[in-house]
Amino acid sequence: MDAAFLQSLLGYNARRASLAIIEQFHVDMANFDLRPVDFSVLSLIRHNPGTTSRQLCQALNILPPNMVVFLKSFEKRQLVERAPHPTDGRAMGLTLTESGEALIQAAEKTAMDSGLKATSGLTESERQTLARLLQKIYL
Amino acid sequence: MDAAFLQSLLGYNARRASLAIIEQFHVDMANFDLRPVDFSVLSLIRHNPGTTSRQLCQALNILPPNMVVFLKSFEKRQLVERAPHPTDGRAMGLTLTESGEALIQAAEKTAMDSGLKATSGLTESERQTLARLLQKIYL
DNA sequence: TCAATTAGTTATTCGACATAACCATAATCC
DNA sequence: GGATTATGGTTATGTCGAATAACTAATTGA
Repeated sequence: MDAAFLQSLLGYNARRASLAIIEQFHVDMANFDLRPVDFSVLSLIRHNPGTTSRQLCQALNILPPNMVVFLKSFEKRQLVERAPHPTDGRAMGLTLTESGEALIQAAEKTAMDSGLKATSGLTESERQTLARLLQKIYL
Repeated sequence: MDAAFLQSLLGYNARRASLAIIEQFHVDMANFDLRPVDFSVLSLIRHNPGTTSRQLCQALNILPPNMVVFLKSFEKRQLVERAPHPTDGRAMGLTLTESGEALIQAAEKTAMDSGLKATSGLTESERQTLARLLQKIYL
């Protein structure tokens, strides 16, 4: 099957590669019961304690109604806590619980290893080049 | 918002970049009424006339029941024709109609331009490096 | 002060993708 | 050569992620 033309398109290559990496992610993250989006949200809360739902939505390009579902699930799993925002009465400040902190700490380690595994054909220098070029596209 | 950790993960960068490129694709392809997957299927048929549904499924990682829907829609739009396969009585050989050929020819041109637009921050040399590194991941 | 904006939520819809089951033809293997 | 297994294609259905509409409560700002 001749796919030379499709392979000349950056969009096609980016999509196929990201699907391959995410597939590996699913396998390695099975023990944590975290989808990529769950992982991203929890990691952002970890590194930005007190952040709001709206800020997470903007950072991850997620629509507010969907974020509500994620956060509700995290609260039920006792990974995240919501406290009244100090200055904005409408908003809620988000922080990790102790078990949430423990979970995402281990998950971040696993995620890094998973990324290395999914890109085992690349050198470390190539990985850095790749990350830099990809960020030039979406940032 | 500190997203430094997420931005160190190749999977995150690949997904964000591919979404950005595909968003541009949607805008530029609006006139053709082709989603990325439609475009990929038609382009593969163009460059592999007589190919079968099953071969397309394998090349694009699409499940057969979903491919049926795509091909049925293409037939209704008179972009694709199905003929009995010369050697396998179960299979159908797929070819583009004249109008399908005209459509995908123009669409391929548009897709290339769209990819350039979405990666306008990159040099041509960087684009080639990026494509090469991405293919090392998923091929 | 009062209109416009924003944070968060609920209910619902749309669409991509996956599963199960089936028929017809091919290939395999005693 | 005939039974068995595997494969190409199809239908119907289900699941899950993402988007829309509409709403409340609180904030902003002219």
